[in-house]
Amino acid sequence: MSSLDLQNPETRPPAYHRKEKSLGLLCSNFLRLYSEEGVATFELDDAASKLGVERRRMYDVVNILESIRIIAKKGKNQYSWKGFGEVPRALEELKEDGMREKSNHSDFCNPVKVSKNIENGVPSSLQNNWEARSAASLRSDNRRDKSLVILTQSFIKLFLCSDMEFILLDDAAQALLGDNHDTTALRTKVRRLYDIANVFSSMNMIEKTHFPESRKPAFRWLGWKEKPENGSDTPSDLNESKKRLFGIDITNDISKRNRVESSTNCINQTVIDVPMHNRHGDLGIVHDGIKLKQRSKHSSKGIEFGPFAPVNVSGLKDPERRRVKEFQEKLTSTYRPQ
DNA sequence: GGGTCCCGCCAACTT
DNA sequence: AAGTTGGCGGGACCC
Repeated sequence: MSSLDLQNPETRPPAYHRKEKSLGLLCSNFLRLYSEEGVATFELDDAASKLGVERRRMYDVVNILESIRIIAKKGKNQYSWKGFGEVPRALEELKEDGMREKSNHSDFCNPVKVSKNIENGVPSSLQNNWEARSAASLRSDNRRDKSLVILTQSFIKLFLCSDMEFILLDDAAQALLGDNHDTTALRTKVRRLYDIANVFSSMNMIEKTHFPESRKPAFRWLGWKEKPENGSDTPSDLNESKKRLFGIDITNDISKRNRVESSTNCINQTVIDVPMHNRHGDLGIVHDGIKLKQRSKHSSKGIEFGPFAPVNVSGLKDPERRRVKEFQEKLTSTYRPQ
């Protein structure tokens, strides 16, 4: 019987594809929903039901978006929609914060210390009244220190405060963990980074890739680019949400991620593989305990992919990797660790 | 097999 | 006390 295929759990396609429920897609849909609606405020409940997800999942998205001020928490179940106009400033201030922390450096990218700074009144970009109010009552505890908002901000700072474009997943997790080298903690942190990366991927702010040789997962910062939907992006005021292309469709689960990805998207930039535990750091660039990849000019054009940034630019082939070696020297000579 | 990341438990926090 | 928020990690899925 031909229908047998459908009966057989092994061959039958799953009831739904995993990606249909991904945070990235949820984020895309969320952004599309509210950027089009032009609302000033929204309720979490409402968003959850409109998007057909459980409440818990909304918290993930909302917290990450809050970290770059697309939305702001007003109160219980209440958020205000700030729009995309705030993002550049948020990133800028995040960078300033990060730089400041970096110069006092042990604090840099240590979520715990960073959040203490916020609470101590260092003018953090992300502070708002709700947050400020809550912070007071949370001062002594560490739940807040581990919050997704803080973690996301720290993650962003990792990119913004260094001249690096690529960060190995493990290194990012390590850096965000601070001194803690517990493997379980590391695993947990990695999970969270995937969450964050998923939503940023859906916004084309970040790209998940792998280094060609080691196949180690890594992130590449794409930054915030205006999304010229049809033609040029107009440098308009910051007030209203500027349109970006988020989720093409609810069913856009077809895009294949990963794979050829890492190198194929690189036209101007070269990816360099650095052994994770290179003792002398002769290839890797060590920055505050993490190895990073130096940013070679940004890709020539803004990334125009949909969610999950599938890559279809023809890629670098093996011969290209040879250049890597040359490039490595350039990197190590241009980057000056403190 | 290791990388990804959905899912929901349950503790912290708020009302 | 009840409701809300969200850290956390098990384990299924994917490549």
